[in-house]
Amino acid sequence: MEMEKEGVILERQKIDRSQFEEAAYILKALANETRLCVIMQLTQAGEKSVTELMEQMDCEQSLLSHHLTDMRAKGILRCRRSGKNNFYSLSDNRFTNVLKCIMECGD
Amino acid sequence: MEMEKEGVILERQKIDRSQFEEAAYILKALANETRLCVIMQLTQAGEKSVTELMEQMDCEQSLLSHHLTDMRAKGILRCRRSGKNNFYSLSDNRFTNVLKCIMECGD
DNA sequence: AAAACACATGAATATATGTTCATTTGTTTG
DNA sequence: CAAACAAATGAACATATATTCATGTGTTTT
Repeated sequence: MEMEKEGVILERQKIDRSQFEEAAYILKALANETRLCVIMQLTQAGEKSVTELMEQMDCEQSLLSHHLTDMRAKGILRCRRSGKNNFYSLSDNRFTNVLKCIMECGD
Repeated sequence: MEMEKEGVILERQKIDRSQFEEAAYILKALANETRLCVIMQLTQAGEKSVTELMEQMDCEQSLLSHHLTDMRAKGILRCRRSGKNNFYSLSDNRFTNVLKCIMECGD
């Protein structure tokens, strides 16, 4: 919003919405049942293969895989190959901290 | 996944993904730059009219209004009418707790 | 009462996200 | 090396979310 006052244009100080981009990005990355379920499992187990994750979730292989790939790309998860299996684990960064907070805050 | 063992069908215990519905719902409700900006402003100011919110945001009136209406419907915000103005404030519930946690957890 | 103000609403559109299905890649095992 | 296993990928589709534009509603001001 601009205001003119005595010939001088005063630009009222505005909050830059982009300062919330990071926060929104993190929140979006977590805001999904399947992804939360994965995170929960990995929090408990430390590391799990895709098959192991699937066994506890009732989620199609392909769908789970897409989510895992995305989460890995976003730095939420790490992946380690061992034989036929890919073992996923949480990469200890902002994402897991945030989630822990959310769980604790509860209610 | 089902396994048969000695004629008895063992249903491996699965995590009910729907237990994460609530958490995902809350996260989604917060996961947006505009909404985070509103929440931030209301956290600081306590209460603001739509115009006041807009003055600090560079956001179209209609868009902001849609978000405010949604957030109100989801119980994130309260609204109080006074004359020509609608004053919004945070309704002190799960949403604000979660957000506070996220902000504190930071990094 | 007309005009101005503050905001909400609805329809249309744009964009992002989630989901499925079929197929492919890499690895191990017989 | 063929078959089986574990998982990834890509295209197509479905659904949800965000955004814009035009208009409507209630309130105040003149």
